[in-house]
Amino acid sequence: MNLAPLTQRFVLHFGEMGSRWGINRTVGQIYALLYVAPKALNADEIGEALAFSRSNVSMGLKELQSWNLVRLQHLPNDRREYFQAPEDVWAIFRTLAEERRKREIDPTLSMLRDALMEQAVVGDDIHAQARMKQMHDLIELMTGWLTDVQKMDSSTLMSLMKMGAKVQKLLEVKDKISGKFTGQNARKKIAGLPDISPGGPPSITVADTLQNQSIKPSDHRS
Amino acid sequence: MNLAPLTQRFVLHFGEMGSRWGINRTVGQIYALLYVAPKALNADEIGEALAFSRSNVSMGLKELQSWNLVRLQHLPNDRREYFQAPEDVWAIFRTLAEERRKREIDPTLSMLRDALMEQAVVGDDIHAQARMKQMHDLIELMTGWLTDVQKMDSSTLMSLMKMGAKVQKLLEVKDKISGKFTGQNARKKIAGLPDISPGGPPSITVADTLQNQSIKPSDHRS
DNA sequence: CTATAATTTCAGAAATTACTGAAAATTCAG
DNA sequence: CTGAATTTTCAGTAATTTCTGAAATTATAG
Repeated sequence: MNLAPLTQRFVLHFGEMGSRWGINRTVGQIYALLYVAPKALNADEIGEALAFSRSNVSMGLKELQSWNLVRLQHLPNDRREYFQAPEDVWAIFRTLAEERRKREIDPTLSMLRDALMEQAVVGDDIHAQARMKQMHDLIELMTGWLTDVQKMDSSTLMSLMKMGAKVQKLLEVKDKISGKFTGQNARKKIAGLPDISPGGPPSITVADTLQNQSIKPSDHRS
Repeated sequence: MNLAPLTQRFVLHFGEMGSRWGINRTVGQIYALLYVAPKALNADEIGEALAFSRSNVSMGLKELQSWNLVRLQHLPNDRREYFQAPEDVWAIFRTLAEERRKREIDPTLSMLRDALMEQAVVGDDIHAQARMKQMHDLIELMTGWLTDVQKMDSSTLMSLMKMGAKVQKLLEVKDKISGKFTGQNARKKIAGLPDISPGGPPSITVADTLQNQSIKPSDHRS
């Protein structure tokens, strides 16, 4: 392996972490290399850079392709295939989230669904089924939310995440307003927010509240 | 193994999935068993139920304890330790997210931080460093957001997730309002939302908009 | 079509990870 | 303290996963 120093550190780290992420060292290193490489690489170049056998590279690339994590390229007058990671890190993250859900969550969700259809007869199973329902509902809520979120474009997602917990405030404001206008006034009092004066238009109060939550990132981030 | 039928299916499934989740079969089955069990179990009961050696159970439980995923209990007049999973699935999920972050994300974040401090000299490293910066920023944003979100209580989190993509609409409304009141009017036009009439108070328009996004869950969820 | 370049497959070797039983260590009732 | 009950450690073995080189397959230039 003869890589530029920072590149090498990055590649080796991804190899090490591979096992924790459920991929193997080879796949981790290949992806790391493709991610930082300034141009697409062919299998031989990858094999040489990482000192892996040609067949191992082939398997690793196949694995990465099954994860939709690499793009294929062809250069003119060159029969070999060239591989690269997508430019956009957000796109990479989306793909990762989607594929992990398919492999790590969906099978469990469907197993739970099946188990919940059955009529539990043994005492232990009755309790077990109730527990499975709890897990099922949580997973379904989370994956549904993930689906929604994945539809957003990257910049929207970014502002949402930069807001962090402040989204909660926004939610509370929304809650108050729609409560006010649908007659559902009896919601739980939210601490730290001024009441909307009864009868008067809420415009200024709402705007003021929102004012204090503009796009600045939360304090714990750079 | 002599478990109630649904319990057995659940346990075996968790064992299978274990490898995809980066835990081993033993640990997966033990946790599944504890999760659905109507009461705390001791190591011998677990070993007998799953047909594992006593030492294997001990190691599995140690692993689960290192993940903070089991609670310990002591019964009167019984020296043995009894284990159980937390009641609250949300709490379990939080713990899982936190621990996975510690093991799977934080080391990478710190490696990236280190690499970004260095002065890249080789050409390839200059590009690599730019890529690492992109990855670093995304991870930092996401983990920061996760930290924020984990501070919320379960019910807030639930309504947030039930809103799904509708949070986006809320964000757009907020954007418009705070833009209006800070003189930052030149924001990109948001399709599907009526303009706030210039000069007039935005109250009704805002309330109307919010009106159409009340707490109903998104269509794809039950 | 043929020859060669490129890639994939696959059986077995190497490395890693999981599991067990025996022994050591710990805990605690008496 | 003592000693039995309980848990943990650990060396050796079993099982699984990863990796390689050789052979087979596929693709394409001429």
